[in-house]
Amino acid sequence: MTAPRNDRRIIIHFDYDCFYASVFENENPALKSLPLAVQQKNIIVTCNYEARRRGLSKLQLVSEAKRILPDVVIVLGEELGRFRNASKALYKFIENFTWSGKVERLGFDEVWLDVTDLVDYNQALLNFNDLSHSFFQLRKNDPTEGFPYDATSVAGHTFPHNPQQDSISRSSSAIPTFDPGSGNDLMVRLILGSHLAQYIRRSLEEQKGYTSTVGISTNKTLSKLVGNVNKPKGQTTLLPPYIITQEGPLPDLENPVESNVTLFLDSHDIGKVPGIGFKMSQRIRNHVLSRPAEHDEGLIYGGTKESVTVRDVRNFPGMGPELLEKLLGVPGAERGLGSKAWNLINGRDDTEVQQAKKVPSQISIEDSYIRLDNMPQVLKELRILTTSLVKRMHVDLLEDDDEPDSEGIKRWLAHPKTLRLSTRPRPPQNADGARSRSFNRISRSGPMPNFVFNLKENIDATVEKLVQVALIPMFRRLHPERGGWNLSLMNIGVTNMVEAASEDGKGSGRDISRMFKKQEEVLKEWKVEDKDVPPDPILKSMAEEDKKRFDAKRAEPSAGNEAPFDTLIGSEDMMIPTQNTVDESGMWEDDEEDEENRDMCHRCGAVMPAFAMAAHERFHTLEE
DNA sequence: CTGATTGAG
DNA sequence: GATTCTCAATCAG
Repeated sequence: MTAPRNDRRIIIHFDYDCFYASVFENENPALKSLPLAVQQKNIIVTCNYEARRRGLSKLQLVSEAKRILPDVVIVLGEELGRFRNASKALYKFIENFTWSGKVERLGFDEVWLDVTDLVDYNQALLNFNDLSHSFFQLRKNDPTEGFPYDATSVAGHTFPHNPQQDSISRSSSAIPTFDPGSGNDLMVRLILGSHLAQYIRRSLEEQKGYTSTVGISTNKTLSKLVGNVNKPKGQTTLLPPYIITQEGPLPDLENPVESNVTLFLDSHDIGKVPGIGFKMSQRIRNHVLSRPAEHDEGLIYGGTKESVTVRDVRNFPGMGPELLEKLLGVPGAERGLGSKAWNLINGRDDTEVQQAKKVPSQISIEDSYIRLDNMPQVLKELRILTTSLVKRMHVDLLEDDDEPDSEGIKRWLAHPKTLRLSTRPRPPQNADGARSRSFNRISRSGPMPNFVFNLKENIDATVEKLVQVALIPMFRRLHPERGGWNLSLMNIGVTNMVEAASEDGKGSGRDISRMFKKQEEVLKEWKVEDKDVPPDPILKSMAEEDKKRFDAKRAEPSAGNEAPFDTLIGSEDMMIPTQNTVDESGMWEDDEEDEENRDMCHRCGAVMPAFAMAAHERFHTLEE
């Protein structure tokens, strides 16, 4: 029915302490001794521990934070580039320690590392006659690189808590807590994992300037959760036994040995288990409490929060994968959620630590707004967002070409095939008291025009074209009404990455059968310096004359100060003849006599003259 | 494939 | 359940 435990891996989970604040502290060490908070829009997204000690917390209103702690140093953290760069550097640093390449990032500030192979190797190296003077080898076949350690005791904290050990954990003497020769394999492996974790953690602090909180266990869920026991700057190992064992031939009902996994998980609120989020925990809570769980009122005013713990759920009559499946299996939900949740509740998690990926599967940029309700503003914001997005694509999807004699040449690691525009309309407030529902995002997507991959073109020109030929039409599909909308958010993203063949021939996503599909074939070895641009759905859809204008512009020799695209074709109210255009008054321009000659593609929504549709259709046919 | 939902930090 | 600005997985159609 339910799979048995598998505790053969050793997984380390890293969580950098108050990451955003640490990035600023590393940029400017003088900040380290001050209470520091990082602001995005109107909220404090995180703050350092000095600020927390003095009463601040995450996700507080800026006004509230200033009231509580007028001295607080507040820095703006809306620009995420610095965090992304720091996160990548730390991730690369940690990646150096793996042999398997299993290093997975979660957000900017968490990393899982599967060190099973290093632990296996070093376990075999143990000399049982002198365990307290062991040496941890970081590289196979190199006995010199590594560190000495005491294999008779766990490094750092443990769960369950061991007061004796913890009280002197800051001193250098280690307390022998376990004899690895006695046959408890899991214990030995966790000890090795804890020492490796400590070594990496210290390296991270000494060489990179970042402190971290670490958990060591046998899967992702447990390692992540157990790390939280000692933070910041701590590490915690979840000790065996992980399964309930009974001594002797008969179960000793008087003295059952409890699994530390259950002991550890049971006190957690059900919603604290990674993978069981707000919706799932609400549904489980409702069932266990036999009534809708109180939320806002109970939480804020009464302080009578009804907490439903993992233990409450696990011990609830009839609880198991089947009941959970019924509770969680609403239409549209992931199937098999019941077993998944049941496994998580029991600390079973067989999901692998993902291999390091060369390219993200999507990149998106967004901003939120107090009021965004007219086209000129939308246009302005679209340009800003698109500029960031194109720059992000250059940073994240471009790599230096390693071919000889190709100095400074960049090549695309992957081409996103899809461009997406999402908005979040402000909830329509009904005067008649009915609750305004659906705070959700809506989106439209379409083919990514290939001109964005042309690096010879000015970024501003690329951005302007993208806005005009792709984003404005998408915006129109999202909001066909001329007005009346008010957006609280806009997001632009690229998805559907097609990875280019890697140069060393052993690239990650290399799959011959998939690579020879038409689209991939065309994109495969395409490099920036190539003259030919892959077939472009947008440009192809344009009338011939317009295409010539674009081509003429592209072929123009750059004479020092090249005028940007929009100044050549017309600035603010420029016309892209194949698209309906927008003027600064924010009205859709409807050219009456032109209207009947236009057509919209039923597949991608592109608007074009009727005579261009045939060629456009052919493009789509080729795509399939 | 698209568009929505859920979960994560 | 929402605030910020993301990213991944997964579903129905």
